[in-house]
Amino acid sequence: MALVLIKSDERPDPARAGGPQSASGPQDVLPRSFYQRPTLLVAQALLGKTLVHGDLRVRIVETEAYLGPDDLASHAAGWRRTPRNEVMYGPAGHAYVYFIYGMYFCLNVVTEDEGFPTAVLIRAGDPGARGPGVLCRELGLTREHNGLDLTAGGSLRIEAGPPPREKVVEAPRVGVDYAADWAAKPLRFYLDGNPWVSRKLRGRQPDVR
DNA sequence: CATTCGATCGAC
DNA sequence: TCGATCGAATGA
Repeated sequence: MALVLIKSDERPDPARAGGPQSASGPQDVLPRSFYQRPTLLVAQALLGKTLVHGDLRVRIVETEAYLGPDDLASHAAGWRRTPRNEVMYGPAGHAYVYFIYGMYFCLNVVTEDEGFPTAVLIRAGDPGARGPGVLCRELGLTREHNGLDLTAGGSLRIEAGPPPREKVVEAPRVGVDYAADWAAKPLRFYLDGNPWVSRKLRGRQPDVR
């Protein structure tokens, strides 16, 4: 039995560690300690959380984990360090937004310790954002948002919330066939049955190969 | 400087 | 299955 499907939110969630505040608002913003944990765990813990940009809000329903220098599908594979992926080497809780295929942007959240390049790609949001490119388009996210601190209480942030009721499904990542044995690893996670999860992935059996 | 390719998407 | 579309990465 794999060590996945951890109910990470059951453990001490810093955002809920009884502060003097209550109700909703900036105090629900996920703190850096949420992100500065194992990427695999953060990828699953983000499911069900609310991604906010200004007045726009979506529920995160699909993510992918990029595990670091050994991960051949990662932009930081082999410790590659370029202007583009620089924020992956920075502190957790910052946005890594990059331009892809000449027309889309993709949003990641940086995880783990500063200096170790890992991140989680946000792939879909409920409602209206089926796929990472569409998600950024719908939320108005571009290169301007690259590097922003998601924990600073600004217009771009992720808010806490209860664990999702849905079952968390694991599956291989998308578009990384070039990554040899890393392509088949179950590093994608999504909420079972959610209509906004990427199309190809929904109808299909998770572990087929 | 030239060339290749991509953590995508939606139409066919 | 394929074309759109162009910046980032790589190599000459």
